[in-house]
Amino acid sequence: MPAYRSGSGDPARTLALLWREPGFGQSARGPKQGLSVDRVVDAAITLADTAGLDGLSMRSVARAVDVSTMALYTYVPGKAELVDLMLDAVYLRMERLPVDRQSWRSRLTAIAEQNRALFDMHPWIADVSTARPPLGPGLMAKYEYELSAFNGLGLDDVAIDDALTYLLTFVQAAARAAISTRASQLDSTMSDEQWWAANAPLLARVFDSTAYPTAARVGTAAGAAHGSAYHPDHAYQFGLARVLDGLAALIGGQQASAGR
Amino acid sequence: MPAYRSGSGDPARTLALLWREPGFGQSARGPKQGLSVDRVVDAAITLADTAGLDGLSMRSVARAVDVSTMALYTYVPGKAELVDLMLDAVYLRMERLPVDRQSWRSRLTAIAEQNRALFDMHPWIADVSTARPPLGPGLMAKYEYELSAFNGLGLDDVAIDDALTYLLTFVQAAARAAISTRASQLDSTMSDEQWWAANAPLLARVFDSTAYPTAARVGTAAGAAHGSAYHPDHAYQFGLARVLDGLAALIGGQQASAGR
DNA sequence: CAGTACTCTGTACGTCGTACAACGTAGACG
DNA sequence: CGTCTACGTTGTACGACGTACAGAGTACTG
Repeated sequence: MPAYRSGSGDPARTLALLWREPGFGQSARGPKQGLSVDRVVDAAITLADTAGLDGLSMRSVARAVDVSTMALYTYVPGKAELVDLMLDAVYLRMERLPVDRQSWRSRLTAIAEQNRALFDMHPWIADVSTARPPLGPGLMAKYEYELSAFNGLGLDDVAIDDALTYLLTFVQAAARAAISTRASQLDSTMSDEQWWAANAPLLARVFDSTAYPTAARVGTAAGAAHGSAYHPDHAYQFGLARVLDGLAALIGGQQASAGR
Repeated sequence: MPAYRSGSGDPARTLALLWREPGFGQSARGPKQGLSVDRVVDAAITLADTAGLDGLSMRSVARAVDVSTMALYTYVPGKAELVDLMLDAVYLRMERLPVDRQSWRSRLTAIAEQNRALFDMHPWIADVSTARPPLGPGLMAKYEYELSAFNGLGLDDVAIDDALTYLLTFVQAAARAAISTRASQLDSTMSDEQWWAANAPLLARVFDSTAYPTAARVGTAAGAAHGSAYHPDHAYQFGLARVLDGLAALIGGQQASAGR
């Protein structure tokens, strides 16, 4: 199915599931259900945390909760909706510390950090597109909380939404880069350093450094600075500083910090 | 295979392919090859442009170039390496207009626009992680060109690389959002507006707007501002302005533009 | 006590990437 | 000139995936 997109199922059914409305899995007639939506979703989250969304199969979820594969389809309409439920569930469980009293920079930094931690715990989230987000209690709580970090900055509501989207988009992009760096290491038995080391001599044979002088110079400098490999942590720190400086210009008043 | 990552094959073989080094598909003995790597790569790009990387199968490529599926494996070690070749090929074909003389803001805006156009023509690129990029002539030319936009800004080489990575990461993230928005529309027979319209009354039943006052207010305002739907163009414009303002703080001297 | 609405199961279909063995071809060598 | 051999190409096969469908069993409703 890949290209995981939330919000692809029937809205009514999906919303009812997200808010755990009764009325779909609890008729009087027939045998009682042996499981619950929550059990299924929890098992799926655990599996996805280690195997990713592609490694997560309906068969593996069924095995984890000890039913036949097709029994899952009485709890959840399909894999797409299951992913919606997983996403809203982890949103709901996010830590939401009070963010008042600090500077807006530290408030937004905290929001970014919390989201970064979420991607760290649940890397599969980075693969879910939320063009149509799961409109469940988790997303609502998360949205409400994160918006509150923008209080008192003199931004209008539309700008607040834009700014939050911008911040979260950055964190997701940084997380994706970090995750795929990690994934490359894991399934190639070659570290990034080894990979670059393996490529360097071969590349030297075909690569004419007079044809690409800037690339050769900058690439070498960047490679030396963080050990011949893309460094996700550094990219996140650099990027977050830029994001905050960019928002500072929007917010006004505050001075942008230079530095790296 | 999903979770497309470049640079996952044998470095020597992949590099030889990227630079089209002779020595792999041209021994004297036996029948001549009926195709070329380029023909295969071109066919694959054409298919991926309309069907995406998941819709691109070795079988469909083979059909397009009129050979059996397995014949492809004499040109290319597997799908992963094929994607590497596709990526480097489209990089190589990018337009590279001279960027001198203008302000750095318009130079970086041009880089961003060119990459945005690339994602628009080849949406599948947004699905490829480049933690280990295809070290071919296309990437080299692109990197060389894009670095040149940072000339004369007083940044050191490491900062230039960081800044470019930051800019490109933003464009990719914005492109992903735009692409998945488009994809949602395409395969659900429901426009974003219709989707939100379908959800709104149902959501009203379960959603307690006193529990999430800020979310209700801001969500309503944002929805009204761009028609109840996520608006990728607006997010890109807003984000790019922020990215440039953020880099302005790093570069110094120039004044950041406020405004939306 | 029959009827019925439900849960759960196993089988089956069409998709994918690619391993493998068989077949045919054309240059290299005696 | 004939034979050998390396290689291109082909078809078949395997195990994965999501899920449609038919059947079996269960427990409440009338």
